[in-house]
Amino acid sequence: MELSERKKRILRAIIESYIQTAEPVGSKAVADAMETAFSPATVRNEMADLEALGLLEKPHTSAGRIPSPQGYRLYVNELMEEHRLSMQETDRINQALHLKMRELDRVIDEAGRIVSQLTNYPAFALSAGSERTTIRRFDLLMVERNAFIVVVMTDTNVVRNRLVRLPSDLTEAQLQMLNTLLNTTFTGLTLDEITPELMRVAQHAAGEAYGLISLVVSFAIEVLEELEHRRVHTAGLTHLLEHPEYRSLEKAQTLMRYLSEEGDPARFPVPQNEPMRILIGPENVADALKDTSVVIARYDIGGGMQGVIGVVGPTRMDYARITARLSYLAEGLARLFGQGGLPGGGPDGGT
Amino acid sequence: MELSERKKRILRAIIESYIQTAEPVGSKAVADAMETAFSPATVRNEMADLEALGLLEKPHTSAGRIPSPQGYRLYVNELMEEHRLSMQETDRINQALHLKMRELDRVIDEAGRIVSQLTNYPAFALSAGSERTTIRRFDLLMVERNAFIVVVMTDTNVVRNRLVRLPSDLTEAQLQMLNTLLNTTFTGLTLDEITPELMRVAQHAAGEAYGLISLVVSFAIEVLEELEHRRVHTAGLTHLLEHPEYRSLEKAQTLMRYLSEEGDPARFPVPQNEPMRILIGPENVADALKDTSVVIARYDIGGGMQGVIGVVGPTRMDYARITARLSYLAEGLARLFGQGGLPGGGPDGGT
DNA sequence: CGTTAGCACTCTGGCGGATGGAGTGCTAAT
DNA sequence: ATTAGCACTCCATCCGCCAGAGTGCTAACG
Repeated sequence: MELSERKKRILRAIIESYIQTAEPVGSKAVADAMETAFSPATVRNEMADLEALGLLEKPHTSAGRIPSPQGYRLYVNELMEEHRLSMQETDRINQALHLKMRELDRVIDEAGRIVSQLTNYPAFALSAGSERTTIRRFDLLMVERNAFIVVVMTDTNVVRNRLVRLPSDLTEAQLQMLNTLLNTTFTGLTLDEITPELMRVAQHAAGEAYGLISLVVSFAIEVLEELEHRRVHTAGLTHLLEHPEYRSLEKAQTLMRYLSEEGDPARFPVPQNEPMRILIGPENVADALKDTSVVIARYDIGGGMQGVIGVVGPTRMDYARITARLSYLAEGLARLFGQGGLPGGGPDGGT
Repeated sequence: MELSERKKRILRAIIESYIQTAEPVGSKAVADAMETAFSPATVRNEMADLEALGLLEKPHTSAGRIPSPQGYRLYVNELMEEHRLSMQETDRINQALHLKMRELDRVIDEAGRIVSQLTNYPAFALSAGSERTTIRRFDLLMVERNAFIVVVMTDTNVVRNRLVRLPSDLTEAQLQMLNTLLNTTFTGLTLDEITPELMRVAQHAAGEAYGLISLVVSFAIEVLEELEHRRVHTAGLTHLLEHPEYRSLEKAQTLMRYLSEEGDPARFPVPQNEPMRILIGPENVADALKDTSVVIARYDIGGGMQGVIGVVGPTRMDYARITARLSYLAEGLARLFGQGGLPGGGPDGGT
């Protein structure tokens, strides 16, 4: 069914007031707030209707109304106006994005922190794991007679390195040999294609440098494992305490614990069709989030990989502001990492 | 002045009870808890003395006593017994240390998390910044015609890399030339010795590849800056809420904010003479920590660098347990990073 | 018929006073 | 030197009360 224009305006006024104050709003307040004046009594009638429709709730007989989850849902879907970002805010985001650290993990971490600062809610960010990654090339760099650097680059253009020290000395020629051996044997393989047999064969071929093979390959394996591993970064948990709905300590504590515990990143579902998804209260699967809202934005990195950032807060959260900031940041991240997939300055997993 | 043996035992009993329960302890409780029986009245007399000495306090006329900061100080200095770690705990720490990620920053981060889990208090960890670091060598690795990897190694054996993509193509010979140019010009220089003039000279020498010089050098600068930058990692803030002294929300909030805000790492002073330092309540400089205790452990990495990990909690914290865990972990970290400075498997800043 | 004023009703949150319990300090006895 | 006894103090809790805010209903109004 379709709501009357007036009902919509009243609902919107109620929700926006409640978002600001976190207090139930009464008929008088609504009547005052609206441009076209109606008496509180009229508003009361409308509010009774809205309650009957399940869009509003009463905490008790004689308090004002508060929006129900469905009320928020309607608000988000139809009533909410896109929020404009101020120059200051865009500047802040841009600046943060162009921060010198361009490492994947740190940027993700940092992104979470920025969202959190910008929205005053706790934020989370997932690194996007990719399962079918392979090593594209190995490089071994001699540093001293008994030390060299392994540089490994994946097909997703992530570059990692490690310094290896040896008990015994090594010649440049040996290193060279090792290098080509690694590049012919272990490139283009996914994690589970690197079998113990393969290792044995390679070790055999390596002659007296056989021990080094396992050193280098196990490093490569570490890298692949790390890239496969998705991790949840959370930031700004403290903001939770600023909101009256978490003054009860208990609530704050359970939610904080839920957010900060390492866990299945899948509990924050990646929005599939649209770039952004809003989960209001009971729409969340996890019990700990049942009276909490989550806003999740997806950003596409090159190579079919996706990243996710999001915000967690009370159902009474300022959806308009948050979605604006989040989508802007997501775009920025996509641009930063992606830049169209492979070309130009792309994802360097470096350092 | 020296306390009588009995006074010491009473003080200790009070402190340990208070550490457990967070409630003022009365004469009866103390009398019951002590092996050698005394009547509550006797204990009361002693307690009055201890209060006169400034070691105990009364929240109000008719509550039990609670330890004063000086009381804790005495306890920490003289009364406290070293706590033994259980096998489980050492295992847990060892396991965490041998975790595959051996990157400096991550290990530090992880270390904080472990301390926090182990102690149930918020923990912090500082990365040890070193100011006089220089680049020891550059390596440029050709990946494609228009892309190469820069690998940079510092004199502290940290290795970093970045993938660079170019708008135009590049020959192997050019890269070679660039490589030697970089190694002759920019190695062995600290951050402020890399002057714009030097850059200009090098760019001139580079001929048509002049643009690449600044690309690579600015990366090197980033690396040096990053190593100079000390950062505070905090973990387990949530644990604060578990302790009754932070049920007042306000306290919790200010402290949490203080801990989570990026700030001068100097606010956690590095213990100089001894490996561990305990700051009790008012002994802290920062106002936000005035009724909070901080336990800080230092661990020495090779090359004169030091790391710091620590724990923050109410003055009533379990110093014995915490110091035990912290010092064990600090030793582990020292071993992990240091291993005597340069030799064998040493610090790889890598990946 | 939609809108509004008026009014009785309900529920909460805050305030004040009374009560009981816990613990102290003092005194006197052992 | 230690202890039992006792009067005293202070806090935490509970209870009842009241004001305020907001509702829903009814009746009047345009």
